[in-house]
Amino acid sequence: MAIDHLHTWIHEIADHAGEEVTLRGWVQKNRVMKKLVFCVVRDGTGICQAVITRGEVDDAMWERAVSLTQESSIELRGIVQADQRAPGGYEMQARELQVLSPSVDYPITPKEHGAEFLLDRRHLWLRSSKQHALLKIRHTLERAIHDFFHSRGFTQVDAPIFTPNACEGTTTLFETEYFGQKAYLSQSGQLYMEAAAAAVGKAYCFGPTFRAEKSKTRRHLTEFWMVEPEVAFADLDDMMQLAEEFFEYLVGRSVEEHRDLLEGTLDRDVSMLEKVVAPFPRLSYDDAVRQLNALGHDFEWGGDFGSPDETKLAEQFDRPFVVHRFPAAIKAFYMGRDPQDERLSLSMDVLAPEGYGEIIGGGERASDLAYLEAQVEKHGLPPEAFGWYFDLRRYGSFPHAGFGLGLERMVTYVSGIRHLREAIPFPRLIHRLGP
RNA sequence: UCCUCGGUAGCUCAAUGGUAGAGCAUGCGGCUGUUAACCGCAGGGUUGUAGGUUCAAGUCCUACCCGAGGAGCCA
Repeated sequence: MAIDHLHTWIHEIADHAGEEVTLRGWVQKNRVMKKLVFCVVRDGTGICQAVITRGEVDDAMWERAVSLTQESSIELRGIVQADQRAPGGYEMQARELQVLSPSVDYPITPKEHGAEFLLDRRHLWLRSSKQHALLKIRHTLERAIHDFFHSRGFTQVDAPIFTPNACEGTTTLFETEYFGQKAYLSQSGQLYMEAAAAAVGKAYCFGPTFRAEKSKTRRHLTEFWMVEPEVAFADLDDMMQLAEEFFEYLVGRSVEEHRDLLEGTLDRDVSMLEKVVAPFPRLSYDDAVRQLNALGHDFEWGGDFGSPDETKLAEQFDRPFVVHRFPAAIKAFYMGRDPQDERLSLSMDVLAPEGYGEIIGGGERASDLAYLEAQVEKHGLPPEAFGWYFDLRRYGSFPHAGFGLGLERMVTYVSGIRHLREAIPFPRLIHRLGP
């Protein structure tokens, strides 16, 4: 069939009130009465109700209208008019209707479904209004990430996905075969960003990250997207400030561009997001431990915060907060040491309130070659794999710092949804590789 | 890997050890303004799999399979 390139997208429908236009889309809902059909059509940019009145259209068209099924693709032609009763405020009095392709027994009905059922049909689930809103918010966050760093003079430097070794050596990697040798899917672009920082000063990468952890929680994916800035001649304080301003910017852009989706489709309490203004409350690990104990929460100095600890701590705040200077023993080998206290690392996490937890993790890197070599050995990592990384300390070593932000965790937090799996178009989980 | 919970109609869920049900979806009928429309009727089942206990098992026992949430790990 010929494509009408003059057809109207629904998000522009208000500009065409009183005009005759052509719409193309999918049937979201068809309500049939004796002399009236209400067909709600969705084209990805919006929804529009078409009204088909018996007697005002020919019998063949009336028959087509009466038998429309959910998600059939259709073309409608008719006059657009404002109407208070129509969703979106505008509706079409349809004069022509063509079924482009019928949809039979669409599996996702307007009623409730379980997570497994929906995830098995993720390719169709994406069409629903909530998932559509999440796609839009994710897209806005992706754009905002690039805008933020670009406006501050950062250069995007893409990190490789295939890597010959563990970046951090602590978590499980996906192993693959690479022309006869072992390769791993990247779990972080950070080490490469350290190299990039010496080339462009302020670097960031943004891409997929893989963790083969057998996590079964709503806060973990095996494949997720992470943005990782790295800044030469920056210290821990600089990084906390950057992280706070970045966080504020991302949340701000989401509210600015999608208040309607957040308040409407997602039922998000936007007032909580409006409290996200830098600087955030900051507390040291020491203080955090003291605070946990003061709250009657047993926690021993030296351990990492578990999820319950994080939640307890987060209850003290109504906006994101920063915890810094964790014990070096629980952090990655490349983390710098606190000159004030050798037990501590120059690390920081940004945690979101309302139970969302850690969204950013990072800190200042160790720049001393001998220290790093010792750390690699201590962590049982193969030193030969880090030759190039040590070079960064051999040829003009420099203080630098950076962090990683999990995109899906930010999408989840901004949107107010419960589970990370809805924050990515096609989630990869321990028990899910498809669709 | 460990702990907890679950698996019954296409979907979401009920069902004291005693005839397997409802809502939605689907089909048919009704309704001139519906908003998850509403009203009536109908079809729809190897209760995850394999054993076992019992006069009798969706229900109790054992093993296994699948999934969810949490722990650990982290973004």
